[in-house]
Parts: sequence; structure tokens; C-alpha cells
Amino acid sequence: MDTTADSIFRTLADPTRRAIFEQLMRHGEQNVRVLTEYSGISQPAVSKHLGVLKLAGLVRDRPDGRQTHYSAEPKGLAPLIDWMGLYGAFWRERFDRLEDLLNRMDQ
Amino acid sequence: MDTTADSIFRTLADPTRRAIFEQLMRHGEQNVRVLTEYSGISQPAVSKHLGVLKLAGLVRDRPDGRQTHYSAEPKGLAPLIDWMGLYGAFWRERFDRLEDLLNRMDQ
DNA sequence: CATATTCATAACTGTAGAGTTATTGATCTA
DNA sequence: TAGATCAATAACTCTACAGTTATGAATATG
Repeated sequence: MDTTADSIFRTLADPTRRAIFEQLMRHGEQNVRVLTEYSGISQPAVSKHLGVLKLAGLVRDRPDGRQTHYSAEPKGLAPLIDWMGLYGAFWRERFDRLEDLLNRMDQ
Repeated sequence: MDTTADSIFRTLADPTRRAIFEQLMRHGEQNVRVLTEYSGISQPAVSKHLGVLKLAGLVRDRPDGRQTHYSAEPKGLAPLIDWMGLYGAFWRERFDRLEDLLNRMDQ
């Protein structure tokens, strides 16, 4: 499973795939047939998208007889948060320095 | 300018483009020649990436004679934060901190 | 003025990947 | 058991786009 920021970005860059992820986020576990009905694309296309999402750690699957139920994995977004957090720290540091400078000038 | 979540995701999905953005984040304003030297790709390719980043609101340009200086636009990440924020309390706390920081950096 | 530098645009190529249909394996049901 | 349903895979097509080289427009420098 590839859960790097790169994988997350590439996976969520596709609007159809993002829509599937959002659907699972909002409405909980769904099987492939239901997801296909809502997506407006073919079942194999949906299955492929689900495979990519799973590889990126954004969904989990639960096989049950001839059906496969998929659900969102919110924690899968963590690498995205971390990536932004890197720059969060950077901004924080810069801001603190600027603030420090301004405080000195006030005196 | 297209600053939807879709545009941000598509723009940052490319690793070269993300590297350019990170470079600008870490080292501040840079002109095209310098960015080209570090990127390992041709100058026209870099210019094209910068055009895409600019369209997505992630960088700003400052023409100066025959040079064009580019700098990162941290606020451009806001749509990404908004998109993740849709999914509620799970990440709320971390989002709020990031968002607050972004707002402060914007002045 | 002549030459060099810097960046953007045009035109093109090659490839990744999103979609399709066809098919298979597996499981449910009448 | 026979037929129907469900999901995954294979094989294919088509398009978007990341890269290239060539060139032009603008500005700097000698």
C-alpha cells in the first residue's frame, strides 16, 4: 500500500474518484453496485477506482458473499495533513520571527 | 483563476510541480532560471508548471525587467483545507489551527 | 549598435490512465 | 441444478498532459 503524499494527491486528483470517496464519507459503507448506480460510469470503472483508493489507504473493503462493501478510511488523509503541516511549521516559524522583530521595533 | 479544490488537487498531483511549490515555500522568491537549474527539466517546462501553479492561485509572479520572480502563495491551499473540512469533527481541530495560521499569514 | 540573457509561447511527441466492452469466477435463489 | 446477480480482470481505445526543441519578444550589457 502506497500512502505517501504523492499517492494521495494523485488518487484524489481524479474528480470521479473524489466523488466516490465523498459518497462513502457521507453515506457510509456501500457495495459496488450501489456506487455504480450513483457514479454514472460502468461497474468495471468503479471497481478500478476503488482499487486505486484502496491502494492509497483511503477506503477499506469488506467482502461478503458475492458482494464487496467499501467504506471510507478518514485516517487515509493523514499524509495530506502532514504534508501541509510541514509548511504550517514553516509559516509559524516565519510568523514568530516577524512578530519578534515587530516587538523589538516597538520598544 | 480557478481556485476550486479540483484545480488544487490536479495541480499538486504532479510531483515536479509540487517540488517547485515546495522549493518556493522553503526558499522564498526565485526567478525562472534558478528554478530551472534546480528542477532538472527544461526552462519551457518550468514556465508551463509555473503557469499552472499561478492559475491555481498557488504562486504569484513579479515581473522585473527580463526576469520573472515567483513566490509561493500559502493562502492558495485554503480550498484544500475547506474540502477536508467538509468531513467534520474528525480533523476539525488540526484544520482550525492550519486555517488560523493561513489567515494570519495573509496579514 | 550588436550580442547575450531571460522568459514565454508554439508545435510536436510519447505515455499514463480513465473510460469502454467482454468475460470469468463466485455466490445467491427459484 | 439452472439461471441470475455481483464484482474483478483483461484487452482495448482515446484523450490529457508532461516533456521536448525551436523560436520570438523583451531587456540587459559591452
